[in-house]
Amino acid sequence: MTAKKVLVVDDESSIREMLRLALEMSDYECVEARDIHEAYRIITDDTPDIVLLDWMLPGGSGIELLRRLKKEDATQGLPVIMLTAKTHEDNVIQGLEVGADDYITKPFATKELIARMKALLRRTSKDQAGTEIKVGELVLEIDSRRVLLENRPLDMGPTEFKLLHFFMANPERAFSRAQLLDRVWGANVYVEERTVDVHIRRLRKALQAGNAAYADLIQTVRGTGYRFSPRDLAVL
Amino acid sequence: MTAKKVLVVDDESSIREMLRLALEMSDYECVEARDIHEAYRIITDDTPDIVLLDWMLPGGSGIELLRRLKKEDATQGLPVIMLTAKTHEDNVIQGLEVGADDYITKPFATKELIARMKALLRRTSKDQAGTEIKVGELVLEIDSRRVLLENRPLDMGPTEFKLLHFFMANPERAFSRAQLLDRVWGANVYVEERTVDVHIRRLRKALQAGNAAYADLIQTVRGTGYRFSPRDLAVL
DNA sequence: GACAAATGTCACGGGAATGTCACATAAGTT
DNA sequence: AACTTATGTGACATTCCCGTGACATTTGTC
Repeated sequence: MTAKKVLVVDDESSIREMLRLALEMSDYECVEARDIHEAYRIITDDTPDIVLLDWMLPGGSGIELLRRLKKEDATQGLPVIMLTAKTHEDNVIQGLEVGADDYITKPFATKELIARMKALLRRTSKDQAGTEIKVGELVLEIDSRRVLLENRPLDMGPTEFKLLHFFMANPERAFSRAQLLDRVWGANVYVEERTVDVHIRRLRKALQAGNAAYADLIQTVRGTGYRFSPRDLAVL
Repeated sequence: MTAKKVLVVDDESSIREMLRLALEMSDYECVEARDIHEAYRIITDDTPDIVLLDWMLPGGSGIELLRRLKKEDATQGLPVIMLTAKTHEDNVIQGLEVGADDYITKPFATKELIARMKALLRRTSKDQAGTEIKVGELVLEIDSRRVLLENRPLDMGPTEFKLLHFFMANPERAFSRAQLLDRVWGANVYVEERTVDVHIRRLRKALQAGNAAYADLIQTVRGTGYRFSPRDLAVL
């Protein structure tokens, strides 16, 4: 299991640093953002599992980001914990209304924060389970870790499953081998880029075994990498 | 991916030299300007990706250049980082009002500067990504790295894609072969100028395959180079 | 520990993409 | 019209990139 990725959004570097330490101590992976623009970029690019969001930020407060996240389908389920100054209870209410999953007031014990995070991740990862992603007759069941094509299960390894999962969650977009390694294998893993090719091949093979047309979903983008494109799926 | 081009505007050669070293160490390409006139010429001719602009310059301060850049459409989106002396905080405010994207006070650690640059480039290039560039029925999708003409994908090589991308981002402007090599192929690449012609031809051919009228978008400017001109597209 | 499954790496071959040339054609010049 | 210069175009060698099968190693399972 790859470590959960936590995004910390705060403008004070000292707080970010403290949280990074605490998080890495507890085996979480930590990415940091200074403002909501950077935060949004990281959320769309790095797909963190949870967001710790400071309320008071320069250049657009946390609530703006929260609204935006809850509006968009792709990020709507992303769990968010608000970090708020001691006595702004009205902000807390406002935040929870917009859709924050939990809040904690500064100053806080990191231990408590970690505990709440863990609880929230448990809750939401359960919510996420049971869902499935569909493309035509291709169904990826996340909780059972199975892939069905025309109601028949496909045989593939864990890596191919993760790869397909990632592709189905990010369709119509070309990814470099480096990006795929980063987001499917996880950061800080050093493997040859060409290894991606091999797993692409295995994934294609698995899809082909079910229905040849579906192998074309995984497209090669020469000079760049690969793309998952339901758009030009010829079947129905 | 071609290296990002950074324009350094400073009248002190020692600072320019230091920045050049730091930038090239981090795989950026560096061009230098001594005053705002030279800077402006380089901006229009070489189209850098980002500008590091010193505040105190002989013959017209940085703010003049900044105003001018923000006024003109072609350069309005160009990211600018101000370099300012420590004790002129009022200048900073003024600069941010006029439209600088970030500032850093001298003396600064080059490491920090590079980090801010990187962040800024990410932000601004992100605005470009995610969206698509449209001209009539010609759509260039940056994320998926595809070109659609009347909803049918066009077949072209990576170089033609980059070339078209550059043209669509800089329409109605003639570029010399040297400029195109610089911007599309990247600097420090030694290629015959006439090679551009060949790729222009391949690009035209690809467009023609979709809809003959669109090949005329790429116009020859005799004695100069080429231009992408949506203005006189006869179709609709 | 034995076995099977999964993973990462390599080497090879084929095909696409690229850059360059030679020559054809078009656009200015006198 | 003849000439000069600039651009279009087809062909080709080379390079680069990707698909693929094989294999060693790691991981997981009984």
